[in-house]
Amino acid sequence: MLPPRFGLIDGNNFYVSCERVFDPSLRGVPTVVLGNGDGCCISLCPLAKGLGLKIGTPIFQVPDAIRKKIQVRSANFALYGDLSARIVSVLSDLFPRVEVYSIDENFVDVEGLKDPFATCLEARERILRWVGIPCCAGIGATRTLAKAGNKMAKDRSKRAANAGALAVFHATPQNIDALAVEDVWGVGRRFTARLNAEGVKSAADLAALPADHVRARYGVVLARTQTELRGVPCGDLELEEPNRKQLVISRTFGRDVLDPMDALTTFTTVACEKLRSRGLAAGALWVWLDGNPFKGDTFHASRAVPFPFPTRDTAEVLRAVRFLAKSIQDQASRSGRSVPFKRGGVGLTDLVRAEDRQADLFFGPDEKAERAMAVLDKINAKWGRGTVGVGSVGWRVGGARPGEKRVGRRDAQWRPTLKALSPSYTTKWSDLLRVR
DNA sequence: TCTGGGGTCCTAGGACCC
DNA sequence: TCTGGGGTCCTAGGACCC
Repeated sequence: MLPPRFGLIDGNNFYVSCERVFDPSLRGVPTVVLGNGDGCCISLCPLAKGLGLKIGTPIFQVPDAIRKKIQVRSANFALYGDLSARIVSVLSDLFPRVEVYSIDENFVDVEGLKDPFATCLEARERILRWVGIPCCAGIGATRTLAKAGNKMAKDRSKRAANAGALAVFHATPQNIDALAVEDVWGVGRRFTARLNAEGVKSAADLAALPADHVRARYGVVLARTQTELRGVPCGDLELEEPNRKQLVISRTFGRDVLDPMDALTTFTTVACEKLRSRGLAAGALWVWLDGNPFKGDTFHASRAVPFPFPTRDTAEVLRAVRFLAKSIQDQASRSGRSVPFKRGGVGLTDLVRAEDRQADLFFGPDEKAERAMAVLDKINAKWGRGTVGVGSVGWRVGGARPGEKRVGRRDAQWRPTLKALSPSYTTKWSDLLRVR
């Protein structure tokens, strides 16, 4: 049997589990977490899934009878991010190398551990005790097998009473026939349909297909997945955070919006803050606006423009955004459009590390703007996002908390209100729990 | 008359991930 | 009334160059 080299440890129903850490009244009750503007379910506990709810279900489509049985929370990413970091710190004590794969998943290096299985069980115990999040783990000779093992552990422990002991699974090329092919990492909806059509139902079926057939019919990406299912690694842990190539902020508006400029300038402000906090500068920009496809309005228009020199100056990007947005609105009205927009976004692309920018005779960084942005970031870091801004853009990009004062020049009708946002228990002094 | 072939860059679209 | 958001990689085809 192939010795395991990789482990994958992830939090069960992560967002819901995070909400339950600080709100015990949710335990044992069907709970869902909603995405932007309290629109769709983005995390559900098994009890909620048992009521027929799925990830992506719009909450307004849920019948009242079921609505009454469930508890609902607005997504609170500050809380989830903080608990996620605590999990990483627990794992770093137990494993020589940890790859932070997503907010709720971490790959670990188990090669050379005396008993990888036992170490994963120990990790699960510690995370449950110290952070409060229940986890499952898979181990395997490749990252794809570790992922498969994780999924199988989850399925298995769901059905069992002694969930703890079953929460770790060692996947090998020989024991993955119980895993449906659509649950393999790298097999999405489209590939599932095509694979099923040729009789491939399980992970083991996929591993057994002729390799050149997979390569020719499905491409190199799935061919690598297949190789990994057979126990041959095609990649190692990625410990370095890769440099992002683009940074996108987009939202479905809380309601239909005729003038999207306020939304777009807010997205721009947030995007530029993120850009600077990561030490990056943008070589180009794109802006887009969509109609409401749920009302049969398929309007979509986008515009892009390069910067003469990679920038991280909010004011410069704002000027470009306004110009592009205006151009899209002109196009919309020229085509006789009087319908509102429902979605929009701002993307910063061709990102480079700010210190790698090469000034030449004609173009270089605007030193004055760079200093101004540095001061602005410092003030906002100390007093909170939106304390100072360029022009009168001062919105948080997320939704408003109930009763929160709205400031700003325009009516920010695009911004949805969050009705069920939990406190930021671990990242805001004012939201700390009190023990009497 | 003879209508090549390989390289690069860009873009759009498709597939996937959480 | 209310319909998630932020990413990556690969491929095919066109333009252009020598």
